[in-house]
Amino acid sequence: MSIDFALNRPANEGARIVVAMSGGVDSSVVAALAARTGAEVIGVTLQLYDHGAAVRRTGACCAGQDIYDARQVADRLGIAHYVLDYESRFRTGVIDRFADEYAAGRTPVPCSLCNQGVKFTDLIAFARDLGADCLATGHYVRRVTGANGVEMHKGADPARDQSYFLYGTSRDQLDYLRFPLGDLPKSAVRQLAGEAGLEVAAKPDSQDICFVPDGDYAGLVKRLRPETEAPGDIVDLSGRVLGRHRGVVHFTIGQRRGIEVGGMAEPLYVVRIEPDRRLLVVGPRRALAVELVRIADVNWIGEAQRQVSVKVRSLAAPVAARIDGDSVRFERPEYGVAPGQAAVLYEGSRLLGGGWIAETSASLVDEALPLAATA
RNA sequence: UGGGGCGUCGCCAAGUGGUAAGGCACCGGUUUUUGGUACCGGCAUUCGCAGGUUCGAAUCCUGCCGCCCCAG
Repeated sequence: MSIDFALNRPANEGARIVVAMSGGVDSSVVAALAARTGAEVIGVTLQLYDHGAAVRRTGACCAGQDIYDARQVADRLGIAHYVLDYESRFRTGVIDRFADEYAAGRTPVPCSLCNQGVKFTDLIAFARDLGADCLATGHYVRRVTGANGVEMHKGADPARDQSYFLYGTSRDQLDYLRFPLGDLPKSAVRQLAGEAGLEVAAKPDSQDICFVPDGDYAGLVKRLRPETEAPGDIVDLSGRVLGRHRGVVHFTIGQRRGIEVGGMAEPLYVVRIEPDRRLLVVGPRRALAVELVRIADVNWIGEAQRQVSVKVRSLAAPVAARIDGDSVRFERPEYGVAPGQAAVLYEGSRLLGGGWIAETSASLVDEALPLAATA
């Protein structure tokens, strides 16, 4: 199988491809595919965090064992391989901001921060310094050349699409990037890995937050921002105290489990978090309905549009919406929209851009809702 | 210590002689390169305690314990 890397010069005439290698199956296959083109291939692995605790962990990336795995793959393919120490910039650009967001009662998307910053800003700069023609990654998205230039589209495998995490990509970055796996299903990628004899062919997929050792993200946030584990009151929409919580770090808007308030006729969900007062405001599901959100740091990959479809979380179904400046109005109410998450804009399969959700307005679908429902 | 009521899983609660609904909470699983959601599964050999009646009781009777209300 061969993949077109859309190089600007023949591969065998000095073309150079830098591949971002995490040590996982996907980016290893990208490296193998790049090597087949005949171009000079340089693998780069970012060391992003603590290589002590994460060494033996499966499903992580960019530390310890994964760096070793990436090197093994590079050696097998006969390509150059660099490991860059990006720990400090990953810490300030991703981990610290992750903790800060929780401390502010918001729910961050660290993968987006990482892609926008460390991967697509810093790593692209490094690749350009190396004189590479492009930077190839293992993301499941498609880069398509349309009438008005390059476009980013959802990955062909709907279960694998990662476009949600790439909404902040700039046009310039997209020009330089290549996503060789975007047209493939995961099963095909694993098969390619096997055919290429890569040791990582059967390695488990990464999941959860890569820099959180055992899924205990709350533990990490608590170390960085101790105030997030201060207990506080759980109140309903009218302010009545229903119980106590173990710290705002454990909650996100739309969350149901873990509130530990029983005896109600219907389930309670986190409707609002007020970190200053250590308050957790809970209510019935209908209190989560949101029809208008304000987004910040909006990025348009192509031209701005008014009528779009929006995803407010990675796995959400897209919802039709109208864009007006920095406001997004859903055609139908969305439930569990958390500030800090990304609102990602699409036109069909094409990623248009997006922004992070700065604030939300409760829908008025239920007139019985107490006034306290609005922030 | 006159009258009335109540005591069923952590919480709410159905069940008034035929062998313990349901909801919430909790736990587990599924899904998932963010947090969640959703879905699936689990969750009282036992009905405040002790006796009694009955083929059979959480349901009837007696006593005790606890709580609540109204009177004093």
